[in-house]
Order: sequence, then C-alpha cells, then structure tokens
Amino acid sequence: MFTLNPASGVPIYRQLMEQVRRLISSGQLRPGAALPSVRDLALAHAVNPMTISKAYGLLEAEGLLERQRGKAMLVAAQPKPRENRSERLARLQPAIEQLVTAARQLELAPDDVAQALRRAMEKREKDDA
Amino acid sequence: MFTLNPASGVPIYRQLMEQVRRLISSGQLRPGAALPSVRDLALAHAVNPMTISKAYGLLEAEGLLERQRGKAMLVAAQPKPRENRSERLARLQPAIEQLVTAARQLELAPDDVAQALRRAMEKREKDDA
Amino acid sequence: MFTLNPASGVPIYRQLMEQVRRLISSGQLRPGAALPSVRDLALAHAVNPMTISKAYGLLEAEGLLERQRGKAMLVAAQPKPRENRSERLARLQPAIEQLVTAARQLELAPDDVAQALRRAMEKREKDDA
Amino acid sequence: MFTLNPASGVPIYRQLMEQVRRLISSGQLRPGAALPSVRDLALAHAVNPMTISKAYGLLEAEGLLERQRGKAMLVAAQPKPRENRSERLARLQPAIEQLVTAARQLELAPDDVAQALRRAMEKREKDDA
DNA sequence: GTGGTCTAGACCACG
DNA sequence: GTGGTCTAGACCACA
Repeated sequence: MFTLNPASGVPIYRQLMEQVRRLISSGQLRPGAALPSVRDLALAHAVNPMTISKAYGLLEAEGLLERQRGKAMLVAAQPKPRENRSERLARLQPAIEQLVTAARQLELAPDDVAQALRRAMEKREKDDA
Repeated sequence: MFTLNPASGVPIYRQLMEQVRRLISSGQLRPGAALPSVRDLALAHAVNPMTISKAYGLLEAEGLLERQRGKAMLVAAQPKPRENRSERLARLQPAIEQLVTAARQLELAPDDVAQALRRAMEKREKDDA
Repeated sequence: MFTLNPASGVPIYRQLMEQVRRLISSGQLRPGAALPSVRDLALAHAVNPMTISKAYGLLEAEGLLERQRGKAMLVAAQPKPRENRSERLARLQPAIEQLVTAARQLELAPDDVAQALRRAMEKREKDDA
Repeated sequence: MFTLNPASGVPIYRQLMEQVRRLISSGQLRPGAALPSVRDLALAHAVNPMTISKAYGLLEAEGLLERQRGKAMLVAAQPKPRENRSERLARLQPAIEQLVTAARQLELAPDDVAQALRRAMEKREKDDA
C-alpha cells in the first residue's frame, strides 16, 4: 500500500503523509476507511512505530484522519471526498517538475523520458496485479 | 543552472550533489570546466555558503571535482567523460519510479501522466531558451 | 518562564503548548521574539528534548511559531499581536470552570475560594518579583 | 454529579477518582452511600464501562469505596467522614495554582480573575439548582 | 550552537 | 488489540 524509502533523504513520516494524502485524494482511501495500524505498518516497513505514529498524528491535526479511542485510525469525513482529475494532476506536478529537472540535466530527449515513464507505469501495473 | 528546493525535505547539499553529477554525466559540465563559486551559488539561491561548500567537498572526495588553490572548483578529468543514453536513463530511473508511485496512488492514467510530462518538458525548454 | 508538571496527567508537550499560546496572547512573547532553545528548556525542566521539540513543532504547524534554520525558534509575525482583556479572560475560562467544579464538589463557599485565589495570586506575584 | 472532559488530556478514570474523593471529603457522599452504577455512569457520559470500573476499582484499593456482591459500590466507613474547611481548601490548592499560572501568563489582574471566578461560581450554583 | 529525525523500548489509556 | 507519551541517545542539516 505504501512505498517508504529511508534512503531518499525525505523524512519517512513525510513520505507516508504524502502518500496517505494521495490515496485519500484519489478515493482509494474513502472517508470512514481504516488505516493500517501503527504497529502493522511499522513492522511491514521495518520502521519504528513512533515514526508511523508521528505521520498519523500530524494528519489528524490536519483534519484528514480521525482517531477512535482504542481503534484504528480512520479517514475523516471529508467535505470533498474525491478530487477530480485535474486536481490530482496538480498534486502530481512537483514529482513531474523534479523529473523534468533531472531529465534536462541529463540531456535526455522528451521522447526517451516519456517512453521510459510509460514502460515503468506498465511494469508497475503488472506487478501490482 | 541548479534548482534547489529547501522545502522538499531532501538536504540541500544532496540536491546540489545529485545535480552536479547529472550535468557531468550529460557532458553539460565537461572535464576542466569551472563550477560557480561557493559565494555566487550561495547568494543566488539564498543558501548558506557552508552548505554549498559541503556539497563541493563531498564531490571532490568522490573524485568528480578538483580543487585548485585560489581558483574555482573544476570538473575532474574523468575516465568516462560522458555517459551514453542508457546510462543516463538509468540515472533518471529513481525520479521515474517516484513519479509512477505518485501517479498510481492518485489513480491517474499513464496517458494523462505522459501528457503532463511532455507539456512540462516543453515548457521548461521554452523557459530555459 | 514555564511551569511543567509531569504528574498532572496532561501531556508535558501540551502543557508547554498551552503556556506558549498564553504568553503570546498576552504579549509577553512578542512576534519575532526567540523562544528558549529546545535543549535549554529540556535541561531546565529535566525533560527529554524531544518532548519540547514536539511542542515547538506542533506550534509551528499551527502557525504560531516560525523556524529559522540553525537558529532558535521565533514567535511568528501575527495578524493579531496581542489579545484584549476579554479575549484573554476567555482563554482562562477552562481553568476557572475546573476550579468551580472542584470547589462545589468540596462544598466550599465562593468567598473562601475567591480569598484563597487572591492570596495565591499575591504570593506568586511576590515570588516572581 | 460528575464532570468528565475527555479532551482535557487528563485520563478519564483519574478525573472521576478525584471527583469522588472531593465529594466524599465534603460529605456530599456519606459513608454507606451508593455510587452510580458503572453502567449508568458509562452511559451518561458516553464512556467505556471499563474506564468507570477502573476508577472504582482503584478507589476500592485505596479504601475509599467498598464493593458489595451484586450491589452498587458504597462509600466506605471512614475514620474521618468529613474534612474541615481548611482541609478542603488544601485539596483545592492544585486547581488554584493552575489558575494562577494561567492568569499570570495571560497578564490578567487579580481583580479580573477573582471577578470572573465569582461569576462562574454563581452561574454554576444557579444551573445546579 | 540551533532544530530534525529516527531508534529501541517502556509504560499508559482505552476497547 | 488500538494509539499516546516519554526517555535516552545517536546522527544529520544548517549557521
């Protein structure tokens, strides 16, 4: 469900927060849905529970998640349950810009990059299935 | 020449190192070429000079840069001054994977992502010109 | 500057957050003022630095504090630098309600409570001076 | 009879214990008097019965309450069934100190605080009647 | 020097 | 079982 990369330089709890936001924004996590428990996630990604807990806590402060005493964290009831395509594309923009910066510094042609991207997406789709 | 984003979570010196590596790998920075001075770069990006200096120092330790007394940092003579396309594509892979992860969590179609990518690359090309 | 009571049941980081809010609301901490460093506060109150850091971090997320890389935390520039008396009295209300509940359960007369309060305030004033 | 605030940070069972102690100390709960049943209290305050039960259990361990098989919890026979005024004022002291701390951090004058306190006590008296 | 992140592990509150 | 809080201590990023 989540992809955490401890070597990326981005704090793990921030990676997690961003991915939860995306799953909510796409509707893959719907209002009322339960998130994986802190301990499960920590175990699955070989990460300290406090790191997961910090991400959950900050998302709760943001209003995206809700806590139930003694139960798993839930996706909060949202005023805006699912974002439309252009909103989701806007969320993707930072990752695109970063890729563009890298591609141009590597002097790679748009076609080559686009092709590599397609291939990677298809591969991921197959792997996830 | 460089794009530094202090808010990204990735340490600035690492962002800089990665970008220097890419510019060398693409041949935009050739062996013997001078890099911007620490002071200029620090000023241009509103960053502490020590941060720039740290990046340069680590790249020197890697053997990619060479320091000349009293002069600017130079790109070191390389065994392999320019990488071929597939090598450079391999360098791009992490950024691609990250984009794919984001796109799938946002449930965006490969076509939409590829199109957004193309548009972003064209825009950057125009802006840089 | 701060009074932290680890035995009160209220999490230490919350006690600290509340007290910072009050000092800002009264103008004792003005926009731009520096807060005690995490380490100093932790040492002074025999508390773990992370506990202080958590409070500061949450107040930053709230927008009350601002961070400067490598420097102490500052009080953020406020749209509303100092609250007026009635606003500050409103902030006091929860503590008053709690006292009233206790007093009535102890069957203490309003006069007795008010007198004890006055005495405590005068004593504190003298002690602080 | 009780005021439980789940948001205060203080564990609910501790809030309850403290309030039972106060009602006993003032004689509002006399030796032999029955306390509300766990179920009723839990229902009335939308709290888990185990939480109430834990408070009762701890008070029983303290000797303040006694359990009768199949009946409600009773106030235990006390060596000193009702405390005098100064003893009860001493019990109030922590709540007073907390109020004083808050008031001084808010830079509120003793007169203002005392007045607000009086008003709150009168209001509560009227509401309870 | 500053704050930030993470770990390993303890104990608590609640269901 | 859930999440929350705290500790002791390491290492990192930045001034």
